[in-house]
Amino acid sequence: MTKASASQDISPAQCPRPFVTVDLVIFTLREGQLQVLLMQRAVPPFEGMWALPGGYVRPDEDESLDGAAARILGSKTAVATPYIEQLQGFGNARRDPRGWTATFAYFALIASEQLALQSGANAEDVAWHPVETRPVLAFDHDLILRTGLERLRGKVEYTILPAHLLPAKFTLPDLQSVYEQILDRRLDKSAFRKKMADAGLLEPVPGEMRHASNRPSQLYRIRSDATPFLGRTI
Amino acid sequence: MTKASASQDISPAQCPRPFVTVDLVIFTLREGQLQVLLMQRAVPPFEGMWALPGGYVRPDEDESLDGAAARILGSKTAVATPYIEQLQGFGNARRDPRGWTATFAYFALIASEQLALQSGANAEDVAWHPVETRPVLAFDHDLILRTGLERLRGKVEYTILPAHLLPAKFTLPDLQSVYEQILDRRLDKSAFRKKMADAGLLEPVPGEMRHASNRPSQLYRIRSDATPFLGRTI
DNA sequence: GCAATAGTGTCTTTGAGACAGTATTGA
DNA sequence: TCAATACTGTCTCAAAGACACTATTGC
Repeated sequence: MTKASASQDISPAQCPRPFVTVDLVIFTLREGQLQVLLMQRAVPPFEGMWALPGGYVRPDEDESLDGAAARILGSKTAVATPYIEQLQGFGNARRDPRGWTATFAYFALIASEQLALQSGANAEDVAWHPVETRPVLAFDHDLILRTGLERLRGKVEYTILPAHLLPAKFTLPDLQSVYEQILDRRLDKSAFRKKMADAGLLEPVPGEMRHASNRPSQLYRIRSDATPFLGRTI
Repeated sequence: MTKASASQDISPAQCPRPFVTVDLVIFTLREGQLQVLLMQRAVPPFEGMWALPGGYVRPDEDESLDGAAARILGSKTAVATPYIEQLQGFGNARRDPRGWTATFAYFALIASEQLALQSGANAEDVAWHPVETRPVLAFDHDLILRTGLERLRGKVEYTILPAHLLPAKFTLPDLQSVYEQILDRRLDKSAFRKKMADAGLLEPVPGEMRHASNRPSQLYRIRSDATPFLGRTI
């Protein structure tokens, strides 16, 4: 029985390696619109164009891919606890003119109250752009952004992902409005509330209400033990 | 306005790069069981242990990540047109004792009739193992396999993924049986057939029936223009 | 005819949406 | 009292499951 030379065991040192990056699609809700965080590139290639925030994976510094994503998120925004998940990998010989690159794209949602961008030398090059009126993006970042949008819209139907676009405490009418913005259609109030109640992923904050010049509304928060899934997957 | 030194533009050449691999979780259905393709490692680390098929991404040879996955799939099996999709990335400093590695895991389904493994010097080191009785795996491959299983089970409910575990032509009772094996529960025949009919992703093969010592059953195939999704996502 | 499996029809249950109703606040 | 918004109850409709029924073959 010959066990020699499985192809995965060519000596790694001989093998040219692709560049490995992490890119982030960070969504928020501002001014009633879904917006995405973009950076203006300072150097070639694509100098002056807008791109998703990202950076090289640094083996000497990053403990894991998730760690690299958290480092990059923290360097652009001052957000402590966003919702973040891996989106998809993109890698080929053409996406970066400097050579073969592979990127792990991540998908993050942050609340508009947490919007403070990281102060620093380059803060002015970081900006929120409405998704609908976004500029042309560098590299294949428009593809990555569209993939993130699909993930967001696809998951809205059966998760409470949109709750992460709101402050920690929010009302059900707030939340319904977020769903309506992302799905771009009106939802029935009664059905929406029944669905949320059945899912059991939210809990009322005892005694806390939001007051306006009308009937006050109950504040809710995401249950700490909640998985983000609705419906039969519970 | 200072646009210098965006962190993603540290000169790539200065940056140590992780190893980049592609690993495959390849499922099939044999002997009424869900099975996964494994290879026995010929060299350290984890010499002699079983692992998922995989290999380094080769910038000089692979056009893209998908291309690398297809190359590796083709080198282990003689399968022409499997179902394959990207599963998830895994990367950290600890998963391979040789250093920081990142892998793009892929998920493939092939029909048992296409099972011919690639003949070659190492063919005897490639083998199908029932998922339930699999050996302990090298690296973090058990985590990757479990992630693949979750993807399979999670997608069964609303896709025709299981059809890719069958030959090109199959009967509805065949297909229902696959669903039942993966979900590990009985399904109602009437409801199952209605759901498949409504989805419109299958088409009968005109005039072709499977004969046995009972009423013959209609053969179906996946519609060539079909996306694999059922239900409201259509 | 009989066993065996393919395929269909019908009833019931469940959940979502439509929509109208009631409740509670500030002004 | 009124405007405004929060919240609830009820009706309808459609999809899904339970289950019994019919259909077609080999023997």
